[in-house]
Amino acid sequence: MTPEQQGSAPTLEQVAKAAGVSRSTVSRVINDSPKVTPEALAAVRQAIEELGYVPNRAARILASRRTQSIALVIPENTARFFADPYFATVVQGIAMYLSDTDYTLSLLIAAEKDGEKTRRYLQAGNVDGALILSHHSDDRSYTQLARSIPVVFGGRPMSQEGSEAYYIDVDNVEAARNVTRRLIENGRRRIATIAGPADMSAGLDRLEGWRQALDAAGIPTHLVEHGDFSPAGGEAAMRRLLERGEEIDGVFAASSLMAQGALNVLRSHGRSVPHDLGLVTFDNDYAAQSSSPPLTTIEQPTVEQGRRMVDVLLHLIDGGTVSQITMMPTRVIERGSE
Amino acid sequence: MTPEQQGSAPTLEQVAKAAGVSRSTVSRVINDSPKVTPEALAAVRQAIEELGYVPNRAARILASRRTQSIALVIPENTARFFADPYFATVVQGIAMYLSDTDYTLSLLIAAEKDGEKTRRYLQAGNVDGALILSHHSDDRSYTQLARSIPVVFGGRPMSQEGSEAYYIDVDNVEAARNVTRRLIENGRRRIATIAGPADMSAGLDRLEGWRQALDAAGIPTHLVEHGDFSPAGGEAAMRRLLERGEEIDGVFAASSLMAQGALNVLRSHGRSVPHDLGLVTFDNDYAAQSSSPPLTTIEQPTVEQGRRMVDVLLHLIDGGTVSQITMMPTRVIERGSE
DNA sequence: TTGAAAGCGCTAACAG
DNA sequence: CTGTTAGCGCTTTCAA
Repeated sequence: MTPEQQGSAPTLEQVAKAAGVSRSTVSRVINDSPKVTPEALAAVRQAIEELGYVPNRAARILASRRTQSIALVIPENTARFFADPYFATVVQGIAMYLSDTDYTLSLLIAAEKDGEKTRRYLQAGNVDGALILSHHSDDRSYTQLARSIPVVFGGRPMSQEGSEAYYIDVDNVEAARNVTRRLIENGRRRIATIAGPADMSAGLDRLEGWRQALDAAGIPTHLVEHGDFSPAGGEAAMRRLLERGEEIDGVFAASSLMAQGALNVLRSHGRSVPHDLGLVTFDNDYAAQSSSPPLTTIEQPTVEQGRRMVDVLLHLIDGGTVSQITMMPTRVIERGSE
Repeated sequence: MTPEQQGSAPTLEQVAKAAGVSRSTVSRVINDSPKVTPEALAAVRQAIEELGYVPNRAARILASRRTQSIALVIPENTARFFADPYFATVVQGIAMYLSDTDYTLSLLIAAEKDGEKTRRYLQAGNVDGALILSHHSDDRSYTQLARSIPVVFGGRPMSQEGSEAYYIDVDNVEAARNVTRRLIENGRRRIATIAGPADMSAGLDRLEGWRQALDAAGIPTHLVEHGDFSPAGGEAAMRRLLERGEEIDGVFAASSLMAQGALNVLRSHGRSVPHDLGLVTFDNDYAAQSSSPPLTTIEQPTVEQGRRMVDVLLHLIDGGTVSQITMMPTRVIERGSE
């Protein structure tokens, strides 16, 4: 045990001394520079090993001007965010992919009141890039942020500047149209939708898909109630739909969580699916798979979406060229609930 | 618009110049030092405001040897982790509390293969402290880590060294005993349990609580099957329980997610709750509230648990004295499913 | 109370 | 391929 091993962490300088080389050489080894002789390399590696040396992150960042860390910005309502299997799995994709790299993930909660604080932090060069998830129409500040640092969105951003944004998404319009069509093919003619928030692109697009499917079949499209993608929101929307007193024989709920809420309300009203009315939804999570009845739904590659977000961001950080829009495939999962 | 505003972020030096003071004084203002005259303070504040100055994190860390960031270590299986409302809400508590402080949250995925990598990162002084969640019996390395930096566990750690660990928990034994007792009070006499993993304290403790309740009533305790706290795990366990061919009139599922899986299996076997058998569980999440039937369960303050974890950790970092064990209250929520 | 000066541990030209 | 030399932007004694 060398004396240096005591106390605090060993420095690069100590490694250099132990290996009998200069600090630069140690630095080169750490950074995988090819310009190091095998002997020097071996000596340094051994010294590093023996001393249990780990580079000081802050010093590296300061000297190199690269933070090797990226931010994951999520909305203030962390509760609902993580409670949604969709976001949970996207985050999983992000985290897993990142753990294979040297990048570190910083979780940033965007307080609605002062998004200012968040934006400043990001602009101050504390991260190499940012991932924005579940943004509403007030995502303007983030699309602008993209001028300072690389930014990748999960889902198409709403604001105008979004036309220059990089994002990963699925074709929500097409997917919603496809799954709604199942209801129609099954003879449903009075079809409602529990739409997502009107200030989120996924909400709007799925609503549009539903509308397109109905229009194509000459079915009226006035049976719309919005929810917030949560079970409670789905319950409330379904209740409002029933209170309208109109006949309804089919419902497209824009998220599996909302479908669960709707299912509960229907059940308590003694209306059975798919006997009395058809119910289809979006997201192939556990709830959709095992509710009774299991729900016909849209499957989207959520984990993969997270992976791709990171992928695009890292390319951007490296100054590479990537396509602005990455569309992931979806497919209808038939379960007979329509 | 001053020329400095162009290009990259302003530095402390620029603020000093603009305010007509030295860098030291600016630094003092940033760090809330009391030794600054009101005039100097005002001048600096204004300069900071005008320039939109944000301190460079890396430089601060390097100079002060405090990282102002803490790590949240979660298990490799990020998918299941976030899919569980329990963890999701604990993380919420952590994130929300932290966003009120100057600390930054780093998400660390503990690869099971080389937890070595994770541990080194933590020991290299990259964070001021760590929060460990959902650890199995192999949490030895983390309890040892506590010798190098402050560490707080969510849930009692399993390993021996755990006796010196700081942790936030609920009395799982008592809670499980209480909810199981409802089954007994309702006349159930052949009571099974879908227990959690045998390498997690929450799994073992809840099993023990179930056992105590049964022992007290003179009911045999051989009807045990383990799950992994997930819906799929609950399904499999319930299936194994039924395959035993023994009569069962009550089940305590150690997590709400497992209860949902069990409910699905029971339903497909034509056995109704609570008519044919009683079912009680743990966690008062949406699933437990709105499954059919809604489930009698244990409510625990999850968000608050996250908050307290951070609270204890920050106290530890500040060198303060905190009690090692923080127990949070639980209560039984009656819903008639027993 | 304030400023000057000396680093924190590392990277990045540059010359050799 | 290697070592020397300057900093990166901030904190922190120490004098003044």
